[in-house]
Amino acid sequence: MSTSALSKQYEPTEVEARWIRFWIENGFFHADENSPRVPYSITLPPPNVTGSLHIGHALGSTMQDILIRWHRMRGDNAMWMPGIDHASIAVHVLLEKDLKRSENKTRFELGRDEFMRRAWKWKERSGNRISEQEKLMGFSLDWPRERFTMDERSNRAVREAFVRLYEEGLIFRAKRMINWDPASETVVSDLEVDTVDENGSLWSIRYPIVGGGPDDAIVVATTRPETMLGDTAVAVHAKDERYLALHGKQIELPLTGRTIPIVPIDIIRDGKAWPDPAFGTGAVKVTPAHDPNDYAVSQIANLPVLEVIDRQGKLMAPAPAKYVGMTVEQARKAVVADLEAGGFLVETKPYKVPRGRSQRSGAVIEPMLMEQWWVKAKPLADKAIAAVEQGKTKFVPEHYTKTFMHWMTHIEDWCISRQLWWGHQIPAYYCADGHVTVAREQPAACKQCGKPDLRQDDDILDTWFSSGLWPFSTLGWPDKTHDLRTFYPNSVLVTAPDIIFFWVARMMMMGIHFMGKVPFKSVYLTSTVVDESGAKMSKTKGNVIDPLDVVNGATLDTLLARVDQEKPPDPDEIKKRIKKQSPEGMPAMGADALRFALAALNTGSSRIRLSPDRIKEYRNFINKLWNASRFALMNFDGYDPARFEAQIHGPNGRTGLGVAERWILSRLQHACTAVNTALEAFRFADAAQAIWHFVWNELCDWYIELAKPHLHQSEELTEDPARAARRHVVQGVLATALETTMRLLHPFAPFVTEEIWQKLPKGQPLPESLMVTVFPEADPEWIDPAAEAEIGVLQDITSACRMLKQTYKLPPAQSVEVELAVRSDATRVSIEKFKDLVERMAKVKATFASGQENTMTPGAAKTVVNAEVEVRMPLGGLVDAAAETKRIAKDIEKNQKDIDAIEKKLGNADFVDRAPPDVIAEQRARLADHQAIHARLAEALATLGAAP
RNA sequence: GGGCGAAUAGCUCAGCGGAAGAGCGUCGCCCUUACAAGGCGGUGGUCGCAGGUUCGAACCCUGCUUCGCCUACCA
Repeated sequence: MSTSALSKQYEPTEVEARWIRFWIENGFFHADENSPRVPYSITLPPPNVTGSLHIGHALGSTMQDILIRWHRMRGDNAMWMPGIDHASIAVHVLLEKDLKRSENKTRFELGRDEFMRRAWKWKERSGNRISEQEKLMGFSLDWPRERFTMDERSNRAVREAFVRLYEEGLIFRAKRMINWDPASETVVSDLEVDTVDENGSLWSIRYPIVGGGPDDAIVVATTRPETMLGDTAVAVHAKDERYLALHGKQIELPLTGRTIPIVPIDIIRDGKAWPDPAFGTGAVKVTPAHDPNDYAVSQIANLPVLEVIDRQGKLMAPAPAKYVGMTVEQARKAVVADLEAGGFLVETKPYKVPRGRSQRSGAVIEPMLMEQWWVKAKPLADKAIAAVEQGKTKFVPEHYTKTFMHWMTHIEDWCISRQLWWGHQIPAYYCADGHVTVAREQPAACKQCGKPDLRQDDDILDTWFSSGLWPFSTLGWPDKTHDLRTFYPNSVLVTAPDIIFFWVARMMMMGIHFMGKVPFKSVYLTSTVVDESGAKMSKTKGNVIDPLDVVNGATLDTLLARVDQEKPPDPDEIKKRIKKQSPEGMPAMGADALRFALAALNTGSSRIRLSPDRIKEYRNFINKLWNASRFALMNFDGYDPARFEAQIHGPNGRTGLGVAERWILSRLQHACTAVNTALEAFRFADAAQAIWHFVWNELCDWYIELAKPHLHQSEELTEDPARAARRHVVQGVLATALETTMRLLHPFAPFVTEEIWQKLPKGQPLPESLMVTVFPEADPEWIDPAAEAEIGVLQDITSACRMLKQTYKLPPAQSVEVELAVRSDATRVSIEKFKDLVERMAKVKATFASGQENTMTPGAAKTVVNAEVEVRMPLGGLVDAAAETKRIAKDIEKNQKDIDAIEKKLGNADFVDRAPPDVIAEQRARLADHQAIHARLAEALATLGAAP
């Protein structure tokens, strides 16, 4: 391909599509389970089948791909398992809403078989979407291994796990207090309930005492008056003196005609006495069937349980007929009105009510008493706790260990049955007599009574049950497969902290239980991506950044149209912000730009503030890299990689290099070290920054500029064999530096690096893709402190010259004479070697002046570079003596401040006595250096007086 | 209510015991044949507040303030 075809700006769209196809077709993402190489495995947290790739996925998956690609290039047998989760309740909410809208039917009216048929159809349609999006991001997932949590193999694993846990007594059926979602008509786990404070009321109600006078009553306070229809007692604290006389008395429960007892209770809940005599009147109504706390009390005090709310969240008998069929809200109003009419209502005051809402459906959760399937959590949790304590699994950032441990030590039994259809049906079978047989396959007869015609339990399992098995069910469990032997445990799990309990904890418990080993050695918890003002991204707020928009671009119209689709509360405000933020829409910045941005911004703090402008910064970096490569490719004519490599690896390889070449190769080693050590510690931002700094501030800003004079073709050059040889060496170093950079950057920005790498001239035969080359490691042989020191001085002198030129507003293109006043001959010899480079970089003509005394004619601007070197720019009458004095005086002042601080330190006897010797020596050296600079500055200031 | 985390340049964040840093922004100058998605130079900070430990504190300890994120059945 002709290099002239390279465009001035990098165009990601075409390039990315080409390479993703190439990688997949060549099977580079696929790992061999029989490979003898060291395994490195990650299981992708399977995204919900309902979802599409959002920025949180992009973040987590990019970090995983960086790790996977890095390890693959390091020679490990890297396997990244893709998959999709069936997301039981999320699918229900979505499909049922759709059903309601299009056919005005509930799922019950549609029937289970038809509902499932539609769910599968829908899964087939949308299940591929997210995989396609993952491919666009360049994620090197092992596609032939892709799995679905409801596929046949996963089904088998789920049944196997259920049966084993049941046989071990770790799964059981029991009637307990559960969270009922009346909208989806299913139980949900504690974790699926969001408790929010909502505006409500606190009602005080008089319960008249049986056999008492008209004024004999006990007053209770409640936020849920409708539940009084199911009250079976009033509780008072046993030691509450106000009520001692009432212990054992009965009250007439208004509206119901029932009488219930006043019971003394004395228990401690959450470290506090219950009932709390200080709260309200100190008397509490007890509704065991519809309040978890009251249920617990009823068990202790042996109170009857009266269920008055049904599965639809409506009142039912034995509530009085008047209220039967009302929703909870309707009943609340009716009960309050009736209490008031009957003279039972004492007070109504506004109150913040903590109200549980279903995370998925948004419905108010009704605590109910029901028979459900449970996992006995404690024995499983104890083993997980022990494993973490023994360091078998480590959390990064480390403080999440506490979060995990806290939850695990307070864990409650896990309700796993759901009254939904989309999911794994529970492998429990009932005979006509109601005996349970739990089995892997449909049994022919009841285990207990031998009766045939068993009916399978209607319920399905919590989605997270199959997710808990995922790290090994994807590898073929319960079979003893090569996959399992090679890739279990996973090397690391990368996921969001909000599913530590939902998922991480359950995988830990299940993995240890069934596999005898933790499922992963590390857990890396990702940050939350928020918008530029720190707000969570949400569709209703209209502040989401869609990764696909970043990759492919989106017109302003598309972005605005999407706002209307979401029907947020304030669409105009959102549109205004979008117009302001992206007046031209979102440019196509490519997957590399997004990936590199996410890595660079991922400093490990709990939030990442992301905006299109931030991503642009990294798009610019990719473009910078592209152009540096473009420049190099325009100058590789006549370059012979084999010849260069033979030379560089020969006995005198290094002597043929100039100081700039030695310097850039040395800096490259540092960059390699920085990237590798950063990635070892999951410090993605440090790794990205190290590459950015090397590419932009060292390779582009200095090396390429220093190399230019040697690369530019000229007649003179072709005729001079020495200069031609030199050009060849410079070409070789530039090619080497770029080639290494591509390998170093590849895990972060796979597309642009592959595109450039394929075009670079390379020596020995290499693999057909960059992604299967070897990741760079620093070679200490090429670390060159002398070259680094020399180029450091070159940079300082260049900057000093540029600064003086700009201060005196000299046109950058105009060459200006400068004098370099140098202290020692040794320094002079060293600078002479690169004087011509300084002249070119700063556009100056440099001569040496004797440093010992000021031999230069007055009327020069001056600046002190270091203790050894001073730059003087003779400007005659142009020099502004006053400004010059001011500038130098400022330098002196700053320098003096440091001197004072160091002298104070060294003058402190305690410091000299107690500080370590190397620290003292360091301070003494600093002081000497500063004093030398001070002398030069003072000298410069003194000579200014001589200016005209 | 309990737990965890964070407060450093205008913004976003590194630094976590011995010289206050980066990127972006801002202000100048430059279309210098890789890149204006660029180059060069400058400006900018009592490191949230108050104590303590130490020869020495942005960094360790204590308290306070303000913001995040989890978590919780206070009638």
